[in-house]
Amino acid sequence: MSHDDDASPSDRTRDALTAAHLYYMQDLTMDAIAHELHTSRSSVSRLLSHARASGLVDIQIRSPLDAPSRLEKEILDRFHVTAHVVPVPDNASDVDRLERVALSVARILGQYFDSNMTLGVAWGSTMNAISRHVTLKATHNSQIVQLNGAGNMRTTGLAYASEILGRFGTAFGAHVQQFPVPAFFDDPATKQALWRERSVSRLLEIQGRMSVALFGLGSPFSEVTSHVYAGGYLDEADYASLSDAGVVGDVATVFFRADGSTDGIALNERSSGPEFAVLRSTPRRICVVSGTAKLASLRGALHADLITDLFLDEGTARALLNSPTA
Amino acid sequence: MSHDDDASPSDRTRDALTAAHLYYMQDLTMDAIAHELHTSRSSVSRLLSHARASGLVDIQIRSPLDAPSRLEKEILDRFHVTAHVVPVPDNASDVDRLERVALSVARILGQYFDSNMTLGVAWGSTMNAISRHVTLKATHNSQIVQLNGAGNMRTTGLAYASEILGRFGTAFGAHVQQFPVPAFFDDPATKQALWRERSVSRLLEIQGRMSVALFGLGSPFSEVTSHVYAGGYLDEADYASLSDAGVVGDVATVFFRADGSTDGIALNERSSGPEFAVLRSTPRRICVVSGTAKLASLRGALHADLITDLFLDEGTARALLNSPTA
DNA sequence: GGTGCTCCTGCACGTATGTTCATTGACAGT
DNA sequence: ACTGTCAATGAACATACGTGCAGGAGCACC
Repeated sequence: MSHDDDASPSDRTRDALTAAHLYYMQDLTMDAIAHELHTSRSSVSRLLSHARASGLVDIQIRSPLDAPSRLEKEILDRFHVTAHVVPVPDNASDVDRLERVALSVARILGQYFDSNMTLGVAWGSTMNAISRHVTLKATHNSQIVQLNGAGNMRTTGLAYASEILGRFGTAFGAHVQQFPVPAFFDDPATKQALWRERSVSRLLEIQGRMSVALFGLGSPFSEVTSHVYAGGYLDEADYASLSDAGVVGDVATVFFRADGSTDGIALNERSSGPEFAVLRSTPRRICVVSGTAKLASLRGALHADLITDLFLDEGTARALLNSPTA
Repeated sequence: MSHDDDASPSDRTRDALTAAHLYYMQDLTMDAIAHELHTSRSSVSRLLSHARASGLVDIQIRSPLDAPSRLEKEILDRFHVTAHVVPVPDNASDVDRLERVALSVARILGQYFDSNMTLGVAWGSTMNAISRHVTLKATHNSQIVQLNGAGNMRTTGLAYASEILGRFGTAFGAHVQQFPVPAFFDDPATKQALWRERSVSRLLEIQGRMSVALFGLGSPFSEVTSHVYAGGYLDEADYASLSDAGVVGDVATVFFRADGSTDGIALNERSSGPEFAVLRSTPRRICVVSGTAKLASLRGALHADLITDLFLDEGTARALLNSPTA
């Protein structure tokens, strides 16, 4: 009747594709599909899972433009940033909150990243969570570039950062550019010397030309210690200097004040993260925030014009709007 | 805890949107969503149905480019047309076949049609089937234009054509341009006179500028009588003249031969359908075929270069390829 | 204040779906 | 040939889901 039974290269994918067609386009039941494909219902269920997981099936949610949530509209009006408010119940724990925001971002990321693009990614608990959920999307000639080093006094950080980068890389079939330097240098001179090395300057150039940047926020002085501060990257003196300088947060280990300024923050001279000028020249800059602990940091980042697309949970969005207009 | 309970304009849509987010982006179970939205699981199920039906949720299937089906690739190579082969079991009935192809087309059509576009549609059993399944997609400043008249000696055909057009119109929120003339005039002079009327010429101009044309195929001499021939549009003499001229099919009641030529086919002088030159100037021309009965017609339409995108069932695709290269 | 209408809700039921598990067949190493 | 490993399969079970139904809220019209 049919003409399969010959094992071609990606036979499974072919089957998954037709199963998806039958299921999502023709509304057949899995049972019926199993019959048409001469296999069992269970296998069809698995085929469809495979189809979804490998990005063959792409489910998008499109607000009918006339109905963005009040929060998103108000954030756009006041901060000139496209917001995506992730619905999370107010009683959710902070980990839940992070996890759910990350999941949403991971699902939507594919809409922003495509072939021939370069994606810059930071690292940290937020990025880690996102990386664990990115859905597959085949791209060509694209690359992932690490925004800032991850080494510290205890470890080179390579494993941690590379794990995150790697997940993005395999999800998009993209080439991964690692950045094997410490997050903070002890001596600014070392950084400058290294920055002149061709291997490093090549990478900095790639950063300068990236199409999309994806990052979370650090907030050194909030109760919830973010990864940077817990991991032994900074010592007491560093903290004191940040506090003295009036720092409220960081993006990719580059610090800023509440008004978005960075001038005279000594630690930035030793940071491996990209200068904000580099970020600002990136067409799309996606920031992911969950939890009100990072509010001050978020306000600063908004003032610094680091963000074009903002993902946050509902509670944080409300909190952001409960403040004198920026 | 939450802040709903106030009935805003499109409150249901808002809810459907968050439900969709929670379901499709965050993989929550409907039960969990019901809890978060303070409603019952059943209602969530209905909300999600609503979300899908109103196009809030958009499910696409994307072949990973390196794996289009053999059939699609071969059709592209031989006929230079983008094919979409709809999987249908070989033992399906002709109505099933039509219904399933139509359903697939209806689901995918939204990817071709957007705001500020004009969609030209023919009528007939294929178009009717498609129209009954088109999924909602909000567009602005777009219109649907009827390609050919539907009147005949028994009825004005207004109801039938208008029903089809109307379904497309409401699905896309587009303005509908009807074409209230007979499918075939008795006297070519009448047609020409009418064509000079401003109301009609305005419509012809719209046809001339359309972005997408959507049509099925007629095949006057196949066993399965298509709507045009069953409905009393043509008399014995007409049939004889078509047969004498070597006609194998029609698009929007304009006839062509196996080699795609139309010169000297008298009936076309009296037809209300668009000249093929008009069609050929349309950037995207989507043809929908189901069932091998229309094969000869399809081959002619391909020769006439009427098609840029072809939707057909698997069996017909195979049959199309079982023939000397074109 | 009925009366009929429509629309919405949640329950309960039957069906469709996801997942575990034991079995199988293919294959590589010895 | 034997055996261990692995991926893939379908049966059986547990869950999640869709839908008919009865009840109730809102509303227009007598």
